[in-house]
Amino acid sequence: MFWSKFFIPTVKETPHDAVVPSHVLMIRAGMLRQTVAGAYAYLPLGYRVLQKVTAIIREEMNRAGGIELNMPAMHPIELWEETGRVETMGSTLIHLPDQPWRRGTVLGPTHEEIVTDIARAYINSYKQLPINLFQIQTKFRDEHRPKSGVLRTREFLMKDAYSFDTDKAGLDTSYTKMYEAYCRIFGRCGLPYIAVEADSGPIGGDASHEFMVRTDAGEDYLVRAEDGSYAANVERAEMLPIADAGCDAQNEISEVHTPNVTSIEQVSKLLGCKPEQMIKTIIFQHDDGLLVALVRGDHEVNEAKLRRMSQVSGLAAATPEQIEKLTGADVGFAGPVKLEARVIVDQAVTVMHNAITGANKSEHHITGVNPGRDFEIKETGDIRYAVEGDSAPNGSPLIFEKCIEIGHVFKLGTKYSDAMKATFLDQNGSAKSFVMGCYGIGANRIVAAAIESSHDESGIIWPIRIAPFSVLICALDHRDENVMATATKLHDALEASGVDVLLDDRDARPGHKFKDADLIGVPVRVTVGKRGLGDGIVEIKSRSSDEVAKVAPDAAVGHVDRLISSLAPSA
RNA sequence: CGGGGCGUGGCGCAGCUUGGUAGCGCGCCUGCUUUGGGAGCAGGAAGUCGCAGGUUCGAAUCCUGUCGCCCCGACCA
Repeated sequence: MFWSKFFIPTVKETPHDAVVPSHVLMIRAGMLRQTVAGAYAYLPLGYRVLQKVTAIIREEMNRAGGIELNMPAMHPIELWEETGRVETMGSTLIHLPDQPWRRGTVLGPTHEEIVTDIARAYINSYKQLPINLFQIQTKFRDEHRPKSGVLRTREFLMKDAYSFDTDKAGLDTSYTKMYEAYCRIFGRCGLPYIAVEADSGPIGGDASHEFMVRTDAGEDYLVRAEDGSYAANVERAEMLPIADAGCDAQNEISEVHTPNVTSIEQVSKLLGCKPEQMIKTIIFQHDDGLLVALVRGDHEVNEAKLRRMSQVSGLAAATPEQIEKLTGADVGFAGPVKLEARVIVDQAVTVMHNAITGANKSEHHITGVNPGRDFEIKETGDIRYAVEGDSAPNGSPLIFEKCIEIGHVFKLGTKYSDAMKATFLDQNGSAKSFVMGCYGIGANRIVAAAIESSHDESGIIWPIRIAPFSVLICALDHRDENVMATATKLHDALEASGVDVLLDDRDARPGHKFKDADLIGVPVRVTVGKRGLGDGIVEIKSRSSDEVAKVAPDAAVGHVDRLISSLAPSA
């Protein structure tokens, strides 16, 4: 490809509304243009990268036994009503206004319903199982706040795969296959990914892993042990129970007047204590009543953990009215002492002594509260988020890192097949629900994550397997016949050998070409100039290193091939 | 949805306080010179100042409303 015949609108200035590096660089490199909030046009250079990514995904999915199909973005709402997800997806689901030709159409944010509908129509026998159907298709989700360029959008390209098995053992096999395929995909894309245990959330199922890439632009936190023994999403992370430090003497309970202070910070300031000396009393409602959770003042309740432990459904924050009715006090003065309710006590609270908590009386707190003495500990466990200072289950300190989720694998079980009555006949002729798994990869996020984890102040440094071009030839002297002939010959030879090569043949000064070369981040750069040719050489360097190899033009193709091989991960 | 910020040629911005000819840099077009890290000079094209009302002799500027975009938070299979 010749630069002058291609379309790469690079810009020198940083766009005013781009903040994170991947967003800034994609715009500056002429890869991307925002059309509306949460939706982007991929310009030719950006689209080449996206295509490289989807090609790798497709190859590995095929290798893992996946079968590709394509499902529509427009879904009849009836299918979503069957699984009850019109409610659970809430405002994320984009509803089209009623049309003359149809009422109730939604844009697909994911395709469990559609693929399950296909399966129940055509897969009737255990003999047709297992099967794994996948697609690479545009998804629509009404994110309330799209942000960080391509990292969080309302329209995005996703690879989604769905496995159908006869039983759990089969699902385990399908899941493992996908997990391994994901490792190969992200490895080939050159991403420093980490696979962590994830919370499967309301979608259900008993196992789930997320694939994360560390970046400050990310929205998730991953937690890992310093010694590398453990990694998990902060939603899920388990930690070493906190040891009982003991105390010299248990104080008596005493009531203190605390007018107009309801938050942990205010109370600790007023009473001159630290948040970790307080017990936070959080009240929830669920389908069958109320639930009280106790955590240390400096900790936060993890609702997912609480949900698992309490086994309730429909967990949500209680209303002020419910709280006032239960405690007999204004919101902000709840405490566990003499509270008539189901109380779940976080492990860290069980080892507290002489704590401070709400008095269940407006404008009052009590001090000298000792768990076990002043209130009964009936149910206890881990119901909080890990924080700095916690240790992994084996005692190694936990490290917190911001990251972005690029892939997620779920064991769904029969959640969708049950809801949609998607069954097959087993060997005994009885109808059984499909045992399903689902597996997603955000293609756009791979592109952004690659940039986030590989760039410098001059621009992008592409991993070679997803680079828009593998080689960029900078022909410095546009009007010099020898330079252009040498550069073109090299270009043609590389192209003939299957290398993606771009020749910068523009009528521009060398500095301009070098700046653009660094910006668009092509991994291998070949410089052909009058000066070098005068010495009988062209220069070859990789984007990631300052080392320049000077080789004879005839030897350039071989040298470039070797450099490309050395840059490619072996996966 | 709460809080904050911003809408002025393709891009980045100034002008607004104190109403009076719409400006700068980049990019673009033409010509000449230049050519190893975003060239110089000269000439030129391109803007309903987000939109709608209002105040005024007169509005980019003041007032009201509205739309859009970004950031923080809440939310996020």
